[in-house]
Amino acid sequence: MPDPGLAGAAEAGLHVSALGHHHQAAHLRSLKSLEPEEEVEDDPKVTLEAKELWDQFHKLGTEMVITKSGRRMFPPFKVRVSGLDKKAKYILLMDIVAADDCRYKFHNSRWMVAGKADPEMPKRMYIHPDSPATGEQWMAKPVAFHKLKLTNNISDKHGFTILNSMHKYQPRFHIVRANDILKLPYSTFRTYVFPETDFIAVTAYQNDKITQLKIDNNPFAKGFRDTGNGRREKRKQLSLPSLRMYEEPCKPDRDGGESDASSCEPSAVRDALHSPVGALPSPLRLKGSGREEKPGPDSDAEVEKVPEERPVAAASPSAEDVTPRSSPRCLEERGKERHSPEKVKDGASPRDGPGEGLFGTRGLEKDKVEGRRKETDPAKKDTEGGGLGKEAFAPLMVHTDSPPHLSAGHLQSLALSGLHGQQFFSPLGTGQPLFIHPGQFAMAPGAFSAMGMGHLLASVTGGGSLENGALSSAPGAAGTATPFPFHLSQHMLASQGIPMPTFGGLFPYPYTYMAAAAAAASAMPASSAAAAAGPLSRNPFLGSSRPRLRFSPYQLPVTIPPSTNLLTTGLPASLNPGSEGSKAGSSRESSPLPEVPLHKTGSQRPSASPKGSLKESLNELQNIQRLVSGLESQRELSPGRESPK
DNA sequence: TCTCTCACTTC
DNA sequence: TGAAGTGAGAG
Repeated sequence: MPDPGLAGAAEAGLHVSALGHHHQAAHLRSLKSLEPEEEVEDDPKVTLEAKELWDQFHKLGTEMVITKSGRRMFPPFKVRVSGLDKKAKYILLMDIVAADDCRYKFHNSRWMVAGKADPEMPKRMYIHPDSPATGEQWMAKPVAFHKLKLTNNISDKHGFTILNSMHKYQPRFHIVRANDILKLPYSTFRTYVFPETDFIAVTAYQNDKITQLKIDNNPFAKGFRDTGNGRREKRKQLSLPSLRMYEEPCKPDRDGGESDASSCEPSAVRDALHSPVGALPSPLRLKGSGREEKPGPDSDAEVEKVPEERPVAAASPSAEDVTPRSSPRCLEERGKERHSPEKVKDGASPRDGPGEGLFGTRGLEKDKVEGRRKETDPAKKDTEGGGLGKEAFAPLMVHTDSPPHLSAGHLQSLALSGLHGQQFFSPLGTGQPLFIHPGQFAMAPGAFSAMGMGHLLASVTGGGSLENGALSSAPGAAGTATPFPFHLSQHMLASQGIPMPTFGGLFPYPYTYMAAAAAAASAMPASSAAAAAGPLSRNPFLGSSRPRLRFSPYQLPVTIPPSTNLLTTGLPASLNPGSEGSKAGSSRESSPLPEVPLHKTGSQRPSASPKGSLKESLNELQNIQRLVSGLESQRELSPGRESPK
């Protein structure tokens, strides 16, 4: 692939033009100049480190504690990357998206679906602190995201990833060939999902086995180990029995010595390649079975290895696993445990997988828009489509340039998705995550602005940076549904404007997408989008919020449950659903960056049913448009707003 | 369920 | 030495 970035830009440009913006050419030019290279082709391969450890947790149903002050993930999310162009610069990111739209409860020693998911918090994209760095640097050693912290504090200002307790999430890893974070929006994202890393966020451990596994493997929890002393003693006794169960699995690894931890950990860090688990198939998640049942045995003993990376295409079973989670599955899960395989497969998987997840869902129309994107199509986006996508994906990566969202389908999704906005955090260098300012991205978007949305955005954002980027998409998106504003998707970075699907994207494998394109696309859908956008801006929300976002790289998968707030958010009035929105918003706002986009809105979750949602979405959009129209005129009048430029 | 404090560990 | 990360356990 020649330059994805450029391509993306180009696309964007196209869209823009379509929109009628003039800037695009200039943008393109500038982009080109920016773009470094010319790049040598690359074919990134990503393997999860400490896969065995992850598999052990996965079998039991991984739980990650979330606290107000932020808690790290354990096992730590660490990957080894190869196949990059040594000289080219890359930005590595990670985000955590909802695996489905269900809420869980740990009952009778197992995780069961307990209803619809709560509204999603705005998602934040965590940019690895070392980004951007050359391919050679990234490939030199495993890339760890251990500094990423999870929190349930919707007002978090530290840039931590905000999650809902008792909800299932899927971490995703993204590789973007770009020498500057500002270029993210126009760049192609290659996304990798490791099904074994999904987990349920909890404020307190539910499964003793998980607790024990953590204690046995996390160095900081040594004090609770049996050998150790301390409080643990009590527990020990209690737990011992159970412990053993898990222990067994673990032990192999860790044991050794002392600490287990060491053993395990290290492993984690390092190799991980194989997985014991037989996982492949499915451990599946929590849901069912896992945990208890088998603790030990399976695990290690058998271990199989799973393919490490699973490119989407792979479709392998593993992939499936991943997907499954998606919303659709909730129901299924409920009852049972999951076994996964099935689900995966087909329908689900494919779509879920890459396709939909990211792109999938909504994209159809957009596709058109995008037109070019090649890969995308395949994916197809519909959500429902379910199956389709898969094939397309098959290949591993999908490039999507654009996000499908925009299209009508998008709309829906957008709307829905819009809720979440995503922010980028990057630790840039420091290790701490930063937010990227939306503004930064903005530019690129000139296109965006072109779209006209700009001012809207601006208004919305309030100056936020994001706007820009956002805008772009925003335009349409933004407008629209309120949701959009935020982003279009849920997750976009606000700044970047890259949204992520809530659930979504679980593709197991890598897929790529061009943000820019997406943006453009989003815009494009134009009509619909536009309409939407308009509205958005108007939304009260918008105004306040800041919405921004724009396109996203991913598609949203989702379906949103109608009930969810999203919808509400989506609605004009609703906009705010208070809850979420507010929360989110707050959080973001609070966020370091002023900008904060916040978005949040809603959740995102996409509604559950795409289809239904569509209609609804459309209706909403229309309504919104109307509203917006009115608002807009007002806004225009009003001096205050800044215009984006 | 969630929050907070505590004892303990790593770095 | 102290900051930071852990799960326990009480509330």
